Amino acid sequence: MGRPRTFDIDTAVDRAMELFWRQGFEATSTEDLVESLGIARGSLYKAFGSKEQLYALALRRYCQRHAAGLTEVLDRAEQVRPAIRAVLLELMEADLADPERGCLLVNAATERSAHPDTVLQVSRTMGQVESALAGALERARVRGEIAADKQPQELAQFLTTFLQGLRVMGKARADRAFLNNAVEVALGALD
Amino acid sequence: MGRPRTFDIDTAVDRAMELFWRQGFEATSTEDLVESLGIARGSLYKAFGSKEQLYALALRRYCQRHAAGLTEVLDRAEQVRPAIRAVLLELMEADLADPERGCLLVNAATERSAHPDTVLQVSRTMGQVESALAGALERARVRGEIAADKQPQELAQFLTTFLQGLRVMGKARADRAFLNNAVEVALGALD
DNA sequence: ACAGTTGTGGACTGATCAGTCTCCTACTTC
DNA sequence: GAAGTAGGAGACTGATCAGTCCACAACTGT
Repeated sequence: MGRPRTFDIDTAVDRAMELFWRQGFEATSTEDLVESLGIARGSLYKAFGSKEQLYALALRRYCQRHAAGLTEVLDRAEQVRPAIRAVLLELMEADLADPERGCLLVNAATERSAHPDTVLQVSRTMGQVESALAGALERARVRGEIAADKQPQELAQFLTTFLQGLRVMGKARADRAFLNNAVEVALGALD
Repeated sequence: MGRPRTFDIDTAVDRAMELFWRQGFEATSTEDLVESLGIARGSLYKAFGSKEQLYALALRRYCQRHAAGLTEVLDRAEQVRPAIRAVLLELMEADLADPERGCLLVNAATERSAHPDTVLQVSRTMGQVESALAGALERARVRGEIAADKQPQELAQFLTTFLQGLRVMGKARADRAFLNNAVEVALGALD
């Protein structure tokens, strides 16, 4: 069986995710990873193979949490509209609190658009975000919470797009009033 | 007076802009720049000082063109609403045609959010975009093209945010139908 | 034509890059 | 407790990084 691993893989991936999130792929060196993960280079390469593969793992985990979190909030919600507002405002607050981080999904989409694996992961996750929103909006439509002539999928595609813009403006240091106005106008699309 | 420069500074900045646009700051090496600009390292450093300064120049130029282009289109327009649609669709087409490039402004906002100079340049340009839109919308409101109870600034902040999202979704390889739906829903905010 | 000045090209620098190798340690199984 | 196995630590690799240096070229003013 051999010597057991003295570090936790999940914890290590979380720390790597934090670094890539904050600094991007290119600006994060393997030295940064070794320091922050608290393990030696040899162990890092034995466990994860390469910087690219560790990035892929970290991104996949972020995407899963991101999509799962959104789906859960929308599924739980009794009313869809306040739930969507809550989601947008929560992410807005995250950006205001820590603008250097932003959204790893957006960072990945922009920094690594020449890397097919990353692009695929990003676009799949965007699809999940869209689906979660479309599902919630469809339920809202059936319940009469939004007008019957609205197309849930079109609204979902709009909201998915708007959400990414919100994250970009958060990184660009737009202030709370600006972002709040943007969110309120966007929510007007549901009327 | 000394030996005259044998390359054109403006052309060199344009080529650097293209490289940074496509690859980002970190992934572009000085070797790439030397090759693409067709000048020697010594000349590059004598003319531009450092990779950072050349990036700053390239970004500033992009921002100026971006803001000026938008302002001009909106100022020329007889009707504001079709002009805004045209702007959004034009940028959408640019992303569909060349998704690896996207928008340098968005790329800069996400990749370099830890660099104050870049952040300042980006946020100033976002402000210009907002102003251009707000000005056009105010004129539209006065002319009765949009409802009198709409707030031009709020709409402008929304559209500015949405626009950045459109560029991100373009990079994430969303298809034309998706982006088109998003744009049409967004334009609904003007109703 | 000569002095002064500034751009050019490319060799060169030390630092850092991602990734490998090897010796050592710590565990399981029998 | 011995044999077998797998992780840990960190020195090491060649490549590449951003940036410097300097001998030389090409121009201006006198």
